[in-house]
Amino acid sequence: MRSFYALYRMAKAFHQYKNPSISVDIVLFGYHESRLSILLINRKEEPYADRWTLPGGFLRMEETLLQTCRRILKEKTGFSKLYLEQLFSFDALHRDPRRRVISIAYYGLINSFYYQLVLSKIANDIKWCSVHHLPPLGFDHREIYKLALRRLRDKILYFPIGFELLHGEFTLPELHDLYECILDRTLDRRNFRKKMLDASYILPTGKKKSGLQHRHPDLYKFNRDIDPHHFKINI
Amino acid sequence: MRSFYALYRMAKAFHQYKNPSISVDIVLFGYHESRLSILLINRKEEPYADRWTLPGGFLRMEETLLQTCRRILKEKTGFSKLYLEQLFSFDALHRDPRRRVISIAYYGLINSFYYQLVLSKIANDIKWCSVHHLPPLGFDHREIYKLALRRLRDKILYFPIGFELLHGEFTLPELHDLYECILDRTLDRRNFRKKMLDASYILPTGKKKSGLQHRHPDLYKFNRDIDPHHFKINI
DNA sequence: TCAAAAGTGTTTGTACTACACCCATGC
DNA sequence: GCATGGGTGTAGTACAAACACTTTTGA
Repeated sequence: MRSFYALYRMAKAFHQYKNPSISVDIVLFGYHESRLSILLINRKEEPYADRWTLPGGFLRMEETLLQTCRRILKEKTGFSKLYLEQLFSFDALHRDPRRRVISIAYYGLINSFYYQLVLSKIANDIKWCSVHHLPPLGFDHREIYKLALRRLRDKILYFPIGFELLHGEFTLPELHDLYECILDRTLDRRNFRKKMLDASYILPTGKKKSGLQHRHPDLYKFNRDIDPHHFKINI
Repeated sequence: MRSFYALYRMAKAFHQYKNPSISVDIVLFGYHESRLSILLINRKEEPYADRWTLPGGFLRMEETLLQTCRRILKEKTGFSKLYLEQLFSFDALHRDPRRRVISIAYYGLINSFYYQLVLSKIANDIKWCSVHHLPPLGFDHREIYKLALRRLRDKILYFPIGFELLHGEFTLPELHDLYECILDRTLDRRNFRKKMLDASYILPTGKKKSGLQHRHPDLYKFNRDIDPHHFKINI
C-alpha cells in the first residue's frame, strides 16, 4: 500500500507541475558582403526532419531565458558575446506536434562569419542563409523570422543596434550599406552621413581604411558616451 | 514490484516534464474622469499576503496565453472584450519564492468603471488605482507595470490604441485629455485636433454631446476604414 | 589618365510649434 | 450678460529630401 500512496502523491505532484515545455528560438542576423543573413539549422530528427529551422532549444530549470540563448548559440557558433533581445512568446496550442511547447523567441545580431559554425549531433547541416532566399522553415519559424525582421527594421531607425553588426572600426559606406541591406531600400548617401555625424553617434578615428582599390574611406567608431536610450535619429 | 516500476516510470516522466510554471500577469489600464488607473488586487495568501499585485494566474494546458488573460479578467472584472497585447516575459530565477515561474506579461486597455469588479475568493480586495498613487507591489510587478506604461506611451504616439479607452463616440477634448493623462504632459489643443483630423483617424458624426454646462462639443468616432498598421501620427 | 568609389553643401519643401481670438451654452 | 470651455487659423522655424561636382586611389 505504501508504494500506491507514494504513487498517488507523485501523480498529484506530476499533475500539479505539468506545464508546457519552454523553449527559445533565436533569429540570429548576420551581415557579410552586403548581405543580411540568418542562421539556419537542418534538423536530423522528427518532427521536421530534413527541414530548416531556427536554432533553439529547451530551457533548463536553473537558467534564465537569455542564458539558454547564449548556451545554444555557443554550442552552434562558438560565439558568446552578442546582442540579444527578447522578441515575443509563441504559444499556439499545436505549434509543436510532440507536446505543448511555448517558445520565447529572441533575435540577435552578430558580426557573422568570424566564427566557424559547429555542426551539432542533432543537425544535418548549419548555414548562414540570405534573407532573400530563405527555404521553407519548420514549426512556426517563418512567422518568428518575419516578426524579428520587422522588429529589427523598426528598431534600427531609432536605436543604434546596427553597430553590433560591424567591427569596432568601420567606414561610413559600410554603415550605409548595412542600413540599406536591413531596410531593403536605398538611402541618400549624403543625408545618411549628415544624420549619423550630426547625432554624434559615430566619431572619426582619424584613420583611413587601406587595402581597397579606390579612395580610402575614413574609419569611424561608435560613440560609447551616448546613451543609446536617448539616441534619436530619423533615417 | 509492479507499483515500483510504475513509480519509476512516473518519476521519469515527472522529471522529463518538469518545467517552470507559466503565468500571465496583466497591467490593465483604465481611464476615468481624467485619471489613468490600473487594476490591482490585494492578495489573501502567501507569498505577498496583504500586498497589492497585478491580476494574474497560471496557464492551463488547453489554453493560449491570451485565453488565460481573458479568463482571469473575466473572473475579476466581468469584462471580456478588451484590447490586450503581449508585453514581455519575466523569467528571473527567484521572482516567485515558491518555485520557478515564468510570467508572460500582457497589458490591456479598458473603458473602465463600466463593469462592477468581482472580488474573488483568493483576494482581500480589488480596486482601480491611479498610476500617480500606486502602493508598493508584490513580486516584480512594479517592474512589469513600468514597462507597460512605457510601452503604452510609446505606442499611443503612432498607433490608435487610445480609442480603446473611450466610448464609441467621444469628443475631441475627451481624446485630448486622455492623451495628456497617458503621456503625463500638456499637448497643444489646436495642434492635437489638427493632427487627429488630418490623419482622418477620427470622423465627425455630425452630432454634439449635450448635457454639459458650456458649449456642446462635437462628437467623433474612430475611422475603422483606416488600417491601424499604416496609421502614422506624431503627437 | 582613367575608372571607381568617397567626400562634401545648398536649396527646397514639408511638417511641427507656438500662439490669440471668437463661439456656444447654462446659469 | 457673464463665466466657462469649445472651436478655429496663421506665421515662423527646423528638419528632412533632393540633388552634382570634386577628390583620392589603383591600375
